[in-house]
Amino acid sequence: MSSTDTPKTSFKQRMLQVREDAIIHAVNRLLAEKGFEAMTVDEVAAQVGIAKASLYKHFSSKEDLAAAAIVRGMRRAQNFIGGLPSEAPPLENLRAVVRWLLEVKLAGDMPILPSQSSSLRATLMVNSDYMDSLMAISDRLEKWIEAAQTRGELSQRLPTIAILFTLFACASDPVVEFLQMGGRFTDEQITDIVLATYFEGINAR
Amino acid sequence: MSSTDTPKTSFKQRMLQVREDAIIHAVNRLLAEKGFEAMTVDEVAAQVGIAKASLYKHFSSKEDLAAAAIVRGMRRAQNFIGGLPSEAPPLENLRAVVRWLLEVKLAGDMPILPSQSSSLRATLMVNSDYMDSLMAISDRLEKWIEAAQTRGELSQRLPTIAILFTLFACASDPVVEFLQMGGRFTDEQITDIVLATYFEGINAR
DNA sequence: GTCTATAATCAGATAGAC
DNA sequence: GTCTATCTGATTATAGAC
Repeated sequence: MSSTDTPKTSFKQRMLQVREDAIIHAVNRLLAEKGFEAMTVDEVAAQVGIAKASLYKHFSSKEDLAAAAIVRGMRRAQNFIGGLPSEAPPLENLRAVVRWLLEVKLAGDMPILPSQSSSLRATLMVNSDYMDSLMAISDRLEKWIEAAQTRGELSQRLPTIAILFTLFACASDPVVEFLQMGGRFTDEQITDIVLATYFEGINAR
Repeated sequence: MSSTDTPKTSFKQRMLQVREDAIIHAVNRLLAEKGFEAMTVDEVAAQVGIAKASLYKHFSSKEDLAAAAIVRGMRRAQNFIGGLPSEAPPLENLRAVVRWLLEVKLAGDMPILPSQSSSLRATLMVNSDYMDSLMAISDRLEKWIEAAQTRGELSQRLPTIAILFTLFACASDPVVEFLQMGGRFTDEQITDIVLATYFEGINAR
């Protein structure tokens, strides 16, 4: 009995998971492309190829929909950061994180963060998955920043928190889109340029 | 006749101008606070203290409303830049521009630029007042950037256009809001921190 | 769980009296 | 030009059959 039942429900759950993955993927692309306000639930449904009402069986609101995509993004960031060698120089790891963020962004996979007052912001603030990921990432990066400052590799005149925010801000840096729009630079060049402005600044050295 | 008529129409026009200034001021604050999509025409009307229908006698659409505020901002920037001493070192003038932008932003007077696909973007692109200001500002800044690069004060490894975009991007830099939100820094400290990250970078020197 | 059809709401824009 | 009242369309969300 259970030998036949268990695979059956497992299969169903797998299909459900696949469907939800497809939804989140579509949401992620739309968030990256036009942001939360401009994205409509109709678009999401159309892109996934299901009816809008079906979406609401999986997620109870537009905010939940977006939150799911953003939480997935945070988890990925957490995984990437967790996979970095803790014995490596902290500055190197920090550069790797920014490089990774820029690559995700250049690939059009970076969901827009709610920089201003938005219903999404409120939803995220009470989402413990989101907040946990955010805290975990912040802690890890902050330790590396402090270590790099102690070693004299990062500026000791800048507050640690300001450097942390600067790294986070790269997720929504409009310079990337600007440079991409012109079409005069490859993705690798854009990555190098933005990395250089963050770490070395625009002044000559 | 004309001696009594002229002041009369002039007075009316002045009142009209004052009213439109009040509208644009309200729009500017709302754009700075919540951005174009989140701002509603009802809010603007309420804040100015007139009926929504009256707004539409002055501006024919929400986009026009926002464009007027943004164009005023561009004009102000143009005036500020035009008032800088052309004999001063170019790097000094560029720093003054960024400092001014940050001060406007910290005062809550920086209307959010349409970084992503938006109906406002399209409106601005065909608004010759906006485009003219943008071109004038870009030209001026670009010349200073090139001059500073030639003098070896700004990095010669970075494309001029990338530096220009970086300066523009400070208008929508979320780090400013983040640092402001925490309440641990004064406006002057925030200005200094952000200026330092832009020009000197986060690396130690 | 998925669909079609529809409710409910909200925001941009307008009509028409004054 | 300003107002009140209204229209129109878009968008989030749900009802109910299958």
